[in-house]
Amino acid sequence: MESKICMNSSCGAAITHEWTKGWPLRSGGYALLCYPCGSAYEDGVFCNTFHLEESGWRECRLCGNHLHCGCIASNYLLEILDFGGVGCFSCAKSSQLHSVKRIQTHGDEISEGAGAVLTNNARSNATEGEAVSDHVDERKLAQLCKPMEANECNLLPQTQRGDGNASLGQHRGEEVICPVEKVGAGFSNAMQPNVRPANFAKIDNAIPALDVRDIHDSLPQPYLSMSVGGPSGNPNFLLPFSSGLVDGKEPRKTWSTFQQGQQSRRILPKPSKNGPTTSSELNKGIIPQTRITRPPVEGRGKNHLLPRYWPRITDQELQKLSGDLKSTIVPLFEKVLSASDAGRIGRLVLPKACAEAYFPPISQSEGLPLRIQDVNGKEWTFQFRFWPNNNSRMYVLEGVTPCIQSMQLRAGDTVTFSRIDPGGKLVMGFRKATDSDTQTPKGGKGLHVNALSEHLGLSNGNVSRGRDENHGDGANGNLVQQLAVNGEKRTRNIGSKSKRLLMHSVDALELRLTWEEAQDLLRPPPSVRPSIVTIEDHEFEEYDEPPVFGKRTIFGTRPSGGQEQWAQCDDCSKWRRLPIDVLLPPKWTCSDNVWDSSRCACSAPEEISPKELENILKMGTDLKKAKVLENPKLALEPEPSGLDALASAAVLGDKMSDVGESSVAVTTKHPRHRPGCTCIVCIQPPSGKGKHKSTCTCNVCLTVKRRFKTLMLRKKKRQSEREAESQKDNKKQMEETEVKHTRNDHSEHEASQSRTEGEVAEAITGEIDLNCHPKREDVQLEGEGLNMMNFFEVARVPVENHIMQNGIASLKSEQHQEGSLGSHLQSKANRENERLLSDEEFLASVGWEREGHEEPSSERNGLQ
DNA sequence: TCGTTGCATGTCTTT
DNA sequence: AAGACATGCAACGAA
Repeated sequence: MESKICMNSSCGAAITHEWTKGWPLRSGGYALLCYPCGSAYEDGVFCNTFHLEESGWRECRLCGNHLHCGCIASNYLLEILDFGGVGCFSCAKSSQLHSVKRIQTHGDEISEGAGAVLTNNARSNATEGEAVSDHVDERKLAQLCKPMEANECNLLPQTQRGDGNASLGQHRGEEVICPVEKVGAGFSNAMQPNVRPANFAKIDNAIPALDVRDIHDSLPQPYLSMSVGGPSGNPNFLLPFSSGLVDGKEPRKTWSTFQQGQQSRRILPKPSKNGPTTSSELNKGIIPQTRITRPPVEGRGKNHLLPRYWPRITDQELQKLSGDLKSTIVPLFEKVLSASDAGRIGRLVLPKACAEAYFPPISQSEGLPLRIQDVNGKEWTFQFRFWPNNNSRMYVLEGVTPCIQSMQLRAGDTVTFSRIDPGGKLVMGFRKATDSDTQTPKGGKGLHVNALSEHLGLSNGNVSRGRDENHGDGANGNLVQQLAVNGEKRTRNIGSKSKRLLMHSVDALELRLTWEEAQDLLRPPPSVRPSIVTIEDHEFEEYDEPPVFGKRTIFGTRPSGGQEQWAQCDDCSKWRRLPIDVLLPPKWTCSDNVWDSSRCACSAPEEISPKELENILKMGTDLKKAKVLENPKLALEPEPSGLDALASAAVLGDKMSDVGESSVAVTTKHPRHRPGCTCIVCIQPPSGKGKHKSTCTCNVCLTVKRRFKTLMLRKKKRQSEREAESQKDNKKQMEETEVKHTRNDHSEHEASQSRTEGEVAEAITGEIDLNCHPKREDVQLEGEGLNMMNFFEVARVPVENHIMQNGIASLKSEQHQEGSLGSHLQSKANRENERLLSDEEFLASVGWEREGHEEPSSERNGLQ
């Protein structure tokens, strides 16, 4: 950027690294936004007013109308759309609300809804000497700003309005202070019908049961519009936008606005590289019809709603709800019913932000009655109220039991709140928790059996949801739903504690794949020569440095059959064919292609056509997908660690080769590898090769020997137990159970200090397995947050536990039909095929406390 | 005794 | 650390 100073005259901020990435440009790259004032720069050009031309966005993606810089001067307002491009403000707004109503005309909408915002633009234009609407001047703008702020007080959470001690009348009186007259003066009169500043008081006091229509009408829409891009944190900021102009004295305020905007945008899908999508595309279902609707930013909630409350609803459902196409359904929010919500107590806890944003303001604890219509058209009256909670409020809908019951909802189901415009009638939909929720394909994309759809007799739609949300909400929903479906007793702890520990099944699969991919990329550290050691006739390379990640390659199949490997040059990005078994360093270029002298330079053309290459790439992706889809259970089941594989190989002989990739080399893929870590696991050589003398007493050798022995004993024991098991009848099993209880009791006593699954074997063998549970890992686990490495690490724990599971499951089956760890795990594995357990959940499920690494009581019992 | 109400508290999430 | 939320529980009133 050539300019060193923001060209916004009211800003003048120096251009620093603080400048943030703005909207995507069609030409590639992003506009830059001045942090303090939000002015936009594209390619170094101040573009608050003509960025459209510069960026190439020339039409409203929603209505298709041509946009140009003059749009601003001619009362057009522009808004950056989540999916890329820009739209008329009105269209964007409607789209944002996921209106089923198609905007027919431009000017009308603008004149009604956006006049207030226009002034910003007008001011901005004035700054730049562009055409400005005649009827707006800066003084009026200044006038506007004050009401905006004043009104924003109205929009603030009620608790921030200091209504605690104020009488209702007083409070209402305060609310009326926002002078619509001021706003309206000099601006489009069309704004006024949307503004009913004093209505709340009247409604509150005079109408026993507040009609939601009134509620909605009471919402000061123009102000809300103004708050778009403002402190409310709406990710959809307006363009051109120069809040330094709006609030020139507090440029930092704007700064935070853009911060919020940017932050919010991060979780949104990137705009298509294919350019803008036309409105028709949007509405014809080319994109999934069901979507996560970012709710409208309105009301008094300053905090943008959490994604978990974003309504998921299909256009079809919206249409169904609206009844006629003239209506506009505005999905507001949704909530997964908790046990309390669905219980007999009849109180539905409302998310505070949602309550304050979409429901009428209440100043007194008793609140007010709220009429909400269900999808059958039946109207319910709930008491919308709040409880003081700490220094905050807790909003509830009381009297929801009949409604909940009529909908046959239970914990885990979801209720959705929408609004029908015009009229502002609140509509309550619902979505039953179904198994399909747990089968949502990874990445949050895929079919979602929407119970509201079911209810409405509609076809399923696709639900697209950010992965972040999936982890949280989906998992939570899944758990609750599972419990609900299974009719299991739902405990508070499980429900709440597991909320953030559960991982959506498919996400877990994806994570596993990612992990596997990462493992595949592990390479010995460069420029570090290993020392070769041999342990039990196995060669090991020992490195002083942790492994590094190598270059990613793809594998394909030749038309003639046979595997091939492809890698992309880091310099020219051309793909080169490689031998199937080579491992590449992190950086690899054509010049490193020692296998094909004709293509060892970037100047050499690619061996195959782009189409063929595409097929290969696709093949690689499909292969990966198929790996999961065809055998998700495989993904659930842990691979044996390298040492396990060693032990297995020792026990099973060559049969272990059937296991697949399990080999000595797998040793290098231990999930606990951490850069810089020198634990026993991490210092194992990446290649698995190396020789130690049989008399070597180094830590590695001792550990490997010990673990090797442990595993062999475990394997043997397992085998013998299986044989024995097959010969026993139930009665004999019971008798034997008691015997083993005694025996294991003794073993357990010897291994009383043991903590991990490795010690399960120890409990059996009396051996100590350092490799299973290096002490330092305890520290690591406790000291670290959930960073990725940690996550990888902990995610692997249940995998290793599976070894234990296999080892003790047979024991369990002999001893306890239910309630034992083995059966518990097995049933988990069977029942929750689609779900991977996080280590926390796993540990919790077996009564294992992480901090102390207490031996799970169930396990202990099972071994007795 | 049971149900309701209002608040308190613990846990979880977000900042 | 603060805030939000789920739920426990005591107080109260009605049956």
